[in-house]
Amino acid sequence: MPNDYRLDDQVGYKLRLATQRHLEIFSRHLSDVTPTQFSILARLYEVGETSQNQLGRLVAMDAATTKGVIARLLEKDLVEARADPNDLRRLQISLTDAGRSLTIDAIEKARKITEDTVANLTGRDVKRLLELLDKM
Amino acid sequence: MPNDYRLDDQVGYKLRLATQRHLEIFSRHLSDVTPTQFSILARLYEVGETSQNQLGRLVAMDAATTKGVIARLLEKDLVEARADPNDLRRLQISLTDAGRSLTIDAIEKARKITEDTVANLTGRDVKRLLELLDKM
DNA sequence: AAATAAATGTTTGCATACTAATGATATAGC
DNA sequence: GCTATATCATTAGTATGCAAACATTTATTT
Repeated sequence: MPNDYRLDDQVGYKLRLATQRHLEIFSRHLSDVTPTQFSILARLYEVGETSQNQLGRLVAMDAATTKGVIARLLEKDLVEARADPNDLRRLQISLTDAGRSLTIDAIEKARKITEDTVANLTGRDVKRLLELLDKM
Repeated sequence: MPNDYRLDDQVGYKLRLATQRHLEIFSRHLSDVTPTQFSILARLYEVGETSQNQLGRLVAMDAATTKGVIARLLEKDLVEARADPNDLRRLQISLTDAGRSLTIDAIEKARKITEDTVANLTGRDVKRLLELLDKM
């Protein structure tokens, strides 16, 4: 009989709770884009124009997922897409001017988001948490 | 210029990666239900019949989200619902026989899932990680 | 005690993200 | 040059999450 199993003590469960909390904080500070969309924007800001697939890889997203996220960013006119003349399969993605300025602004807000998310932890704790998540 | 912002070092980003990894492991071991569905089942196993809303609260889910998860479990005949005669708003949820035996089985698999998820961490690390996630 | 107000439980509709399967173009090996 | 394989992107289907709406119960007021 599995009466010694504690759902509340499982990594997966706690991960969900932590993520939930983070999402809530995120949307409070930054309601224009989701965390997923933000990571695409931030990476794009970092690396400049890239193909859709490549971009997805740079933020650890499935090609299909990336497609959807990009589609939403296109609709908001934050990024633009053009066919790569050298490789007709590729779709080159880049920030629009609006996208760039929103991203710069969002990055500042993102600092605050991270800060709030780990508000209950000491600096040492945060470092450890990041290490452990990494190691995992 | 925000060129000192490192997406890869943000808690939110790392949380997403960790969750991703966990989901992958979960579905490999347990393809019948999702982690969300499992947590409902596990909790239901623990507490017996409860109202839909209450159940959601017990696993930290929105009422609307809970409704959706329960709907899928109903379709799979893992849980059953009946109206509470004392309070017509309430929907009492309980495990079916099939649900109960699947849950017992799933809990055993869940142990393995947790084990695999934290395979790269020492026992001490795991304890610390759980504490940090909690504290957060 | 009836009427109104507030709280609680559930449902609906919509947005986001993820997966598996498919189609299109490019590259490598023969 | 031709076939096989790999890469890039898309489509269709499912799951989760939130905001708003609706129904029933409980509390408050008259």
